[in-house]
Amino acid sequence: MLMQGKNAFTNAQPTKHAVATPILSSVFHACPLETIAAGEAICWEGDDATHLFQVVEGVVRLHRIIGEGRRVIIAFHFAGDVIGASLLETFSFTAEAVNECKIRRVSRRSFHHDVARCENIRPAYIDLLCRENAAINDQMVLLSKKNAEERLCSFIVNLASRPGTRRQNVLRVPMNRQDIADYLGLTIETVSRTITKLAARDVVVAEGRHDLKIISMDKLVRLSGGTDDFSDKTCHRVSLH
Amino acid sequence: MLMQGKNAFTNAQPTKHAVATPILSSVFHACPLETIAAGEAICWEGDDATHLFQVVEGVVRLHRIIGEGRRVIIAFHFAGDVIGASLLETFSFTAEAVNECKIRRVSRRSFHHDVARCENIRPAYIDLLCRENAAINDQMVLLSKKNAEERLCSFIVNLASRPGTRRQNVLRVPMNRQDIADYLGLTIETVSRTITKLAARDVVVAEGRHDLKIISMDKLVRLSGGTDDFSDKTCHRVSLH
DNA sequence: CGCCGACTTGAAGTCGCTCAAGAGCGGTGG
DNA sequence: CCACCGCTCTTGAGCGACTTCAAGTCGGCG
Repeated sequence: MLMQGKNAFTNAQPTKHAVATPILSSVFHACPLETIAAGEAICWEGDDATHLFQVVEGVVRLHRIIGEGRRVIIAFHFAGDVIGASLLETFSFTAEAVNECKIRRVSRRSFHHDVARCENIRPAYIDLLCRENAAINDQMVLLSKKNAEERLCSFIVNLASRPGTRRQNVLRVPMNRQDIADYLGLTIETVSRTITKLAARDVVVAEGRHDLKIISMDKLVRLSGGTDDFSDKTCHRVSLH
Repeated sequence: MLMQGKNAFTNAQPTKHAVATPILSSVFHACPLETIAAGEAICWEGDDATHLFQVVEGVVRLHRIIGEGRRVIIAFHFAGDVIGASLLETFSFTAEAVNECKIRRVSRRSFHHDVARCENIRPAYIDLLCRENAAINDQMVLLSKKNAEERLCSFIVNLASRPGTRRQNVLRVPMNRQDIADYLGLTIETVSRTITKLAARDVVVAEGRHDLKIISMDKLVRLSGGTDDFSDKTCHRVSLH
């Protein structure tokens, strides 16, 4: 089995986030720090992608609106993450601060100039693009074939694997229920109900709106249903019919 | 309104696929052509990603297996497309030929060597990564908030926008119903039923297993429900509560 | 012709959604 | 300090879209 130690918590997931960003940070370093109030937008879907941003503090959500009132959250970005790395001409999302954020911005031109010029930034940039890609793919699998419980557990495991989101057994969840719902392709009611069910089964317990006490990381991982923990090989190299 | 001309067909979508691949093709050009039989695998999920592939002819499906029997098709790749561009260490998918394919392969090492060396290949590679990213994001939105009909219409519009998939009004659909279902996050029955409904409403008519006569591209686009046609602005720059 | 796999169609079941009401929490002001 | 309000979150009941299970049909190939 996998991670059944006392504090399975510490290695919830092999850190797959933001590995290359320290190097990329150098691109942003000279830029002034901007403060974004909770709920405020950083950029708008459809606008020219003239800048890239780096989250220094806080959490940012990237979303799109389709049809009337249907919002999809593409991703959450945390301290260290770069926003807009994979864009071509226009922003394909609106970015908003989930809570108060500090960010830096660089122009796309100077960013690509740095990428072209610096031998060590380029691979970090490519690495970032690949990781972003992998993350969206995982999310796609989640949306494609997982039920509400698996989605929520995956989300929590993922969140817990980020540095600085937990104090001992208590996971800080900066986003509200609606954000989680729109990220997981569920409704707010289903998110709420599922959390309640997980509490009844001694997996996690909500403590206020923005904290989750994690009772059993083992159960969480088990309930998150495959993929993105690629440690325990099942049905590997098995073609379907 | 958008594209209501006689042959809306010709501009179904601003070609967003495989724009940079001609340049990337040079990397593969020296490699021998391999023939893959329909259904045969090209690489396996979990294996070391030692090679990249370019599809020269035919269609390839990329999939993952999660849990027991749940298959998710990540993407389809067509002539000109590169497989494995965004991988880091291991294949995150199994690639199989949908129909008989011709492919070329290069080692990851020599690929990255070329990327590092050639000034004109690097931007093409980055461009490819970004486009791949955008495509998965669209797919994520589809899986997150679209119903069966919208999914199918999006899929058909997308397919029709690829070069060489249609002869006049008849769209060639190389993949079978199960492939489509696993790509759209539906069951084979729902796909079948939805096609039948679209036929009843004079949108598309199935002609055999692998051909779709498109009656009205207008309706298709309209039914595909937002995003990926970003021409008609609605609820743009409108924050949700 | 008969068989097999892929596809279609039908009927029942289920998970998550919708609509609606109630509970908890934080802030403001009397 | 408590009353009140607004907002977020929770809980409940009914419904609907898609799934599941089970036949039935189509079409290609020996």
